[in-house]
Amino acid sequence: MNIAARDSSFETPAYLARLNDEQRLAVVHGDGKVAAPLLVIAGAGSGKTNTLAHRVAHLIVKGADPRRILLMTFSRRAASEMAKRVERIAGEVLGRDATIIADALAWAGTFHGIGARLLRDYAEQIGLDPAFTIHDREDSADLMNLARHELGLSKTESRFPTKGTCLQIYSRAVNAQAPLGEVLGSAFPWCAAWADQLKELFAAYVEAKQAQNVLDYDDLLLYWAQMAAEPEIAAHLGSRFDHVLVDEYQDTNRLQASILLALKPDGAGLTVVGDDAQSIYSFRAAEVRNILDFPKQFAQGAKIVMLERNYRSTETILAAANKVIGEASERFTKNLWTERRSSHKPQLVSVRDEAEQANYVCQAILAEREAGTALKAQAVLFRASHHSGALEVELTRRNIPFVKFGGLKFLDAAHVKDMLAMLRFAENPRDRVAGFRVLQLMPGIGPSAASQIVDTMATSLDETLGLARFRPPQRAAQDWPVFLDIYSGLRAGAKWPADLERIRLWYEPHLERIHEDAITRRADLLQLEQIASTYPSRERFLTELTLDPPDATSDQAGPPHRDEDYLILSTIHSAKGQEWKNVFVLNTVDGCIPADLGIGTKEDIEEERRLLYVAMTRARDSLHLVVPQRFYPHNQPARGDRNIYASRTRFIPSSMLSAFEQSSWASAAIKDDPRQRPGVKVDLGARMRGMWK
DNA sequence: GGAGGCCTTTTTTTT
DNA sequence: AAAGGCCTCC
Repeated sequence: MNIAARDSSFETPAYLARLNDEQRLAVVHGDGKVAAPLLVIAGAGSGKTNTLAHRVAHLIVKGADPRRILLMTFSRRAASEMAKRVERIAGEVLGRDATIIADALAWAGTFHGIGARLLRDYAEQIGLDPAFTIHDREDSADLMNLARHELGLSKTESRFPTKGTCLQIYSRAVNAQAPLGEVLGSAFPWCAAWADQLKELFAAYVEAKQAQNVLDYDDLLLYWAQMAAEPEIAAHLGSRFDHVLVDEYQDTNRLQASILLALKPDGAGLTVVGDDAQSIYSFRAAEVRNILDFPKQFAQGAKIVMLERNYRSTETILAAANKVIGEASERFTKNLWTERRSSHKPQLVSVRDEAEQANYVCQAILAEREAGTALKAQAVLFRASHHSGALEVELTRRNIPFVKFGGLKFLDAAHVKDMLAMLRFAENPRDRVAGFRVLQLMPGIGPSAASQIVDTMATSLDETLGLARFRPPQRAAQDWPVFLDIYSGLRAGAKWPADLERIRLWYEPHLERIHEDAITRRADLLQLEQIASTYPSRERFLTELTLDPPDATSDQAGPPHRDEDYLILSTIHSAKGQEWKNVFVLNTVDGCIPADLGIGTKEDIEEERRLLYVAMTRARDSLHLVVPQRFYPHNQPARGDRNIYASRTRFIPSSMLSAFEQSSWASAAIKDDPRQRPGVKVDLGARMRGMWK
């Protein structure tokens, strides 16, 4: 070995030697010191998470204090994954201290989660009661509805926007930091006539939140940003953290960008990582300009590193994905490249309808499993949660275990919400939305009695006494004392996790009365208790469950199933940042991708295109895009023949077909049985001609 | 006046 | 599957 080689091996520790040049550049930028702002543009599969983890580990190895590192990721899952990797990498260098390091990396989480912690911390300085509870989206909509009702907006002559739309408008105005008029004009033109009433409504909504000591998701960011606008607090906040790193920066909004800027006005110690080609959250006011304009924010500019080598997919998959994103009207990252050769192009598979699509996927997945690919290494992706309905039925029928990410969650089920509302009502008696929901569980108590009760409570010094003063109507005479008893018990002091069981015992009779399928729903409640027992306190449980809900319908299934093999079903949005050996994309047709509702503006369509790109780039070895020839436009059981003929997604025009292998597939039943022929006539000639239009 | 049952319509994606 | 509107019963 010559001297030069020895020198370089001395200078480059093993954990850095594993990286490619660009990745290493990103990792060692500043060499562990607080340095100029860093922007990493990281294409799909370019080792982004790994690079970020290495950077954090490198900071720590070079002596940075992990307790003074703020690491913000898109989901809690991403945060804990990152912490694990940092521990492993730093452990190689530092040895036994590694576990301590991971624990000390205490400020890793989502923007919202970190926001909640900081707000409780600074509550006194900003005149906030630290016992605030957090409303999830549905709670917020319910509160919006109460305000809407009180202002008489629910019975206007022409129809006023629904509570959900009102909340969306409000949320967008807050997150995009834009005036109401602008938001209405650009995103909700059909509501523009209601500008004055909406303003009035939002004022009432804000007052209601404050009176009840609740914050919604947006408040966690908004209060944080507002408090950081106060120079003294900003200085204190900023000095708590030497390094601030943000993942998935393309999906942050203007409010989040303003928080970052307030924390680190000159950008020193700031690192952001993202990929504009994967920006898919503009419906949440994500602002792709955040990442594009990042360097311009700072007088000193920013160091920019581009990661363009893809380690995930084969060249054929990448070629197809590059073609799809290549049609984008505006793009800043270059095409990805790889050295992974393959002779198989991605498959474009035509099937008759959604039922056949489900058959095809089941069959293909089982064949792959026979060939040695575990179910867990395969994923089925789709645009909207309900697109997997037919497949879920078929998987269940064939006893293929699966786990679904995204869409309706465990916590959204009415019975789970009832239980949690009771818990929250006990934690925060001023939380009207919770109280309003819980009280109406009792027969004889409807909206009017319930709001009367929460009103009485709000004006009483001692809420429980105020509650006791209420004289229940005849029909509720039996249930009322029982409720009073358990509620005052819960108020007297948290007994965790026993509280939840007490609530369940109280709730069960109501559950049986309200729901026909009480037995299956009761199982969910037991699961909820199971989950609850893993949290240290009632307050922590409520906060963290709202901010980081179990995101798969399987998280509730708990440890017994953890070792089993199961297939992954996921919305494309929830698949962000993940990868699988085999990927199937359902409903690659116009109307699904792009969604019917997603083609209002040019920007909407571009985002749908990126969505398909994200889906395709999740695949390592094999990618199947399934194209049902007809599908039912809505999520309902078909009424008569209300299916429509679908055509391949517009994002894969004929000119791109050479990047794919095309085939059509039919199940044996259809091939063999002439009576099973579809009873429709298709003008194939017209379709052929249409292909070239 | 208010509770509750029955009808119809409506649904993207999520912290 | 759940939310909103309308109607009936207490």
